Order: sequence, then structure tokens, then C-alpha cells
Amino acid sequence: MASIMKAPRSARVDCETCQARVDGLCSGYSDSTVEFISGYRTNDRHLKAGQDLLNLGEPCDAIFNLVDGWMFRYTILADGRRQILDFALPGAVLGFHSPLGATISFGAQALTDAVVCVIPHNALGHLSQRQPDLGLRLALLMARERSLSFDHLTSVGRRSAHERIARLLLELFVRSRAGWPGYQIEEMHLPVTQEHIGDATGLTGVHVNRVLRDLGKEGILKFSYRRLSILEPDKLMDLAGIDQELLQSWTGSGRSEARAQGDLAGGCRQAA
Amino acid sequence: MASIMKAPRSARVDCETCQARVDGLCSGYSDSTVEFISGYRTNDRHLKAGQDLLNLGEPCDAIFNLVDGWMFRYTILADGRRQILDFALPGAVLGFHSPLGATISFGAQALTDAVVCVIPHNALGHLSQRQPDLGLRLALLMARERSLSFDHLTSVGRRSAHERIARLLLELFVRSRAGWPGYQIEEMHLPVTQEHIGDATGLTGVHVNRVLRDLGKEGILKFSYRRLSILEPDKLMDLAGIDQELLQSWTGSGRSEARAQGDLAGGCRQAA
DNA sequence: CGCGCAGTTGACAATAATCAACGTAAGTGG
DNA sequence: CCACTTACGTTGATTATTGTCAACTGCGCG
Repeated sequence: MASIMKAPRSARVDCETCQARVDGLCSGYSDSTVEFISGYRTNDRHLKAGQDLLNLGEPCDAIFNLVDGWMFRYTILADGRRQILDFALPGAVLGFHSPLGATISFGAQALTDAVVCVIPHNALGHLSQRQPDLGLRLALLMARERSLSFDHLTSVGRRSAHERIARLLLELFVRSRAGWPGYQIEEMHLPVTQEHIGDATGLTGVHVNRVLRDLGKEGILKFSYRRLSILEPDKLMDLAGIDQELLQSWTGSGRSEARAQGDLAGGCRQAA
Repeated sequence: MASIMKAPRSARVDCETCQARVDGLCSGYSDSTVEFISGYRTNDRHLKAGQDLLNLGEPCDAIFNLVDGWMFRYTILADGRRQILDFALPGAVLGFHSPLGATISFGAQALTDAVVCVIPHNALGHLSQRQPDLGLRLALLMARERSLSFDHLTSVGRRSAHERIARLLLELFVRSRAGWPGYQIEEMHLPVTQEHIGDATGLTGVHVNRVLRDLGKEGILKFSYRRLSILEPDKLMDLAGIDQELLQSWTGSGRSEARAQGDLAGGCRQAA
């Protein structure tokens, strides 16, 4: 798919390795087989858990495609308060902020060891010339991220602590599994602490703990030391106020969405 | 700029009127002269204050460019709680959500009488073929909206009621004036109620009122019956925790951003 | 001039933060 | 394998912030 050709311009050096990675953008989740096809990936960065991808206040001239691992985006206020903006799973695009050469205002930190593919901003122009749909696909991805952000805003602004936490855990479960637990007890490793949950939901770590105790007592779920057990999926879904359609938008598996992606990916392959 | 040519396909009928409007997308604020150039705009919708543009739960096959007036996006929870997601000023793009034909999950309501230009989704594909940069410009616009949403999330999650309200009023002032008040007393008409402010900041209308009373007592600002007076701009800026750079990202007047838009707009005009 | 919506105020309740102490699991070097 | 270290989690007492309810006021508009 990614044919090898000499690069006539310096910016093109990165294009070939990036091409395959960019191909995965619109799906929202990267296809691991692409890595083998594209051969050696020279532009990858490997992060250890807890390490930052971007340093706040520095300019940023690239976007990043998360290949492996979990990360999260955050803001730090002057007095140290932290707000986690969202959690990034493989396939996410990080560092695409409006002003191209401007200093960034959001950090991105690895929750687990992680690998990101670096796509310089100037390569984007070349890529989008060869692949006319790239821009619209990126726009769609950004729009989806914005919708997710709207969702979080609604949670933090108008839902109770119980609802917010139930919702967040459910979201992370569904997004990482790319599916709804169904109606059986489910268990998984979630690489976040209660402090992370607090910073994502606008609560204190201490209060998160109390709410988790409540949810445990009610037999809905258990979470401690990065291990989540969903004991009563239906009760959890009820508490979180989730409907089926929303679940689909998280996984990108909705019927209409699949159709839309099909269109775009189709046009994409024609162009290549 | 928008040359007239026969439309070979039905979707093209809308293209000509939309073309000019779409040209304004990347600026973030529409250029009113464009209206005259494009001649009669057949696809406009006129809304009265309080009227909804989108009905929650219905499918949506178009995007909208707000030409005139103020609007806001919102969510309603099952029990009636409302969260205002953002305020839209002329130039904003509404209704661009991920699944193309899916039912929408966010409402959009007019605060004043308003005019929007309707751009059917299928026209987007045609337009972006003739105007290859359109996608990237849209992506940039979406990314900027996401950043704004991240900002609101941080406010609601981690700032006090006073900070949130100060920040929101300052944001609306700066965005609508496209500039910072400077250091003199400023006054303006803000077409929102205290209830709106509450729903945008995750507070109650009652509590917003108390905070506004505090801010009035301290001589920082006054707001009542849709009239905002900023009495001490520097104190307000301090309370809101705003830095100069953020102001620029709101107005889109930052140096690096202007450069980026120049690049894009330039490529855009070449294509036309 | 009277109706309605927006704003204002007070008393009270609920939710969540803060502070501080202690418990417990995971990781490390000897 | 152990003691040691550290980060994470747990709990109670107390305070602060914000919400709820309800009554009342004032502005604007036909």
C-alpha cells in the first residue's frame, strides 16, 4: 500500500512512513497490520508510563498518532489544579491544535508505556494533496472528539458525582473493548488511578473513593488498583444515563457512521 | 469569485450559493461582503430569538454557517437539566457532527433573531473536490472549537464559580468585539440571561446572581438584563486567569494563527 | 396598566472539598 | 525472601461551596 519512492523534497522524507499511519486516521482505531506493511517506522517516539509527550508552553510543529498504549490530555492551572480533558486510546490523534506554530496549551501524558507516530505539520500539506479526502477525514475525527468533549462538559457541569464516575468508567470500558459488556460480569485492567478519575470528572480523589465505595456496596461495580469489575452492567448503564446510540458513537460502530467511513475510506483508496 | 455554471448533478444546485459562504469558514467570522457577491442566497434560514435550529433526535444532513445573530449549542438531560456547550457568533459552523446521517445529540437555539446559511452534507463532497483545502480548513476550525470546549471543561471542572463567570463574560466580550477591552470601562449588550450563564458554567441561575452581586460590590463588573459593564478590566482578567495568548486564540488574531490562515486561504484562492 | 419573564433575596439542605491520619498493595535492593 | 520505600487507597471529622425552595421585586412590552 505504501510504495517506496525517493523523496524529492525534505518534507517528503517523512511522508512514506507517515502515509500508512495516516491511512488509519478516520477509523479512530489504528490497524496494527499497517505497521508491518510500512516497514521500519523511523519517526516513532516511545514513552514510558508517566512521561509527557508535549511540554506546555513549547511550540509544536507536528501531530501525533497514538499507536500503542494509553495516554491522557490535561491542563494545569497556575495553582496546580489539574483537569484531565480526555483519555486517548490507540488511533487517537494528539497535538492537533489550531495555531500551527503556536505554543501548546494542553499537555499529553502516557498512562502506560506508549508509542506514537510523529507526523510533522508540513507533511500534512503534502499528504493531503496526494490524498484529497484526508482533510475531511481529519475534520470528521476532530468533530467526533469535540462531541466527546461536549459530553464530558455536560457530565461535569450537570451530573452528580455518582453519575459522572459511572459514566466515565463505562466510557473507558466501552471504548477500550470497542463494545458493550452485554449482561454478564466483566472485568478489565484500567490504567488509571482514582486521582485520575477525579481530575477527569472535576472531583477530588478522596470523593471519588467515597463514591466508589458506594457503588461497591450497591454491588454495581468495583474499582481499585487499576482493576475494574462491572458487576451489574444494566444498573451501571441506568445510573450513567447511557443510551445505545451513544455507545455506538464511542466505538465508531454505528451503522450510519460505518457507512460514512466507508465512503471516505473508499475515496481514500482510490486516490492512493 | 463564485462563477455561474450549469449544475450537472442535483447536488450542485446548492454549490454556487454555498461556495461563497464556505469561503468564509476558516476565518471563523463571516465576511458580510460575501453575501452581495454570491447574489441571492436561496438556502438561508431565518430564526427568531428562542427558536431551535435543530430538533434533538432528528437526523441531520446539512451543516450550517451562522451568518447573523447569536446562538448557543446545548444538551438536555432526561430530567430537564440543561448544559450549554458554547455560544455561537457569526461565522460559526453548526451541526457538523460525526455520523453523517445519524440523529443529532446537541441542540442549537437562537439567542437573537438569526440567519444561517444551509450547506447540505452531500454538497460538501463536491465543494471539497473543487477546493482541496476545504477539508483541512474545516479540520482546523473543528480543532479550534475543540480547544474552546476543552477550556470550558477546565473551567467547569476546576474553577470556582467566581472564576467561571468572570471568564465566560470576558470570553463573550472578547469574542464578540474581536478584541480586548484595553483598560477603559466598557459596556455592551450581551443577549443572555443569568440562567444561560448558569447553564453554561454548570451553576444555578440563583447562584450566578449571587456571584454577580459580589462582582458588582467589588466594582469589577455589572450584569443585569442583558447589559454587561466591565468596570475594572485588569481585575477581571486577573480573576478570570486569562493570559494574552488565550485572548488571541479566541479572536483568531494571533500572529502565528494569522500566518497559518494566510497559508490556507492562499492555497484556497489558487484552487478557485 | 397589567402581565410575564428575569432578577433578587433569605433560610435551609445537600453535595463535595479539605485536612489529617492510617492501611495496603506493588516495587526495590540487599 | 525480606525489610524498606513509595504511591495509592481508605476513612472520619469538619468546613466550604453550591443547590433548593419559595417569596418577592423590578423591568419591559403589548
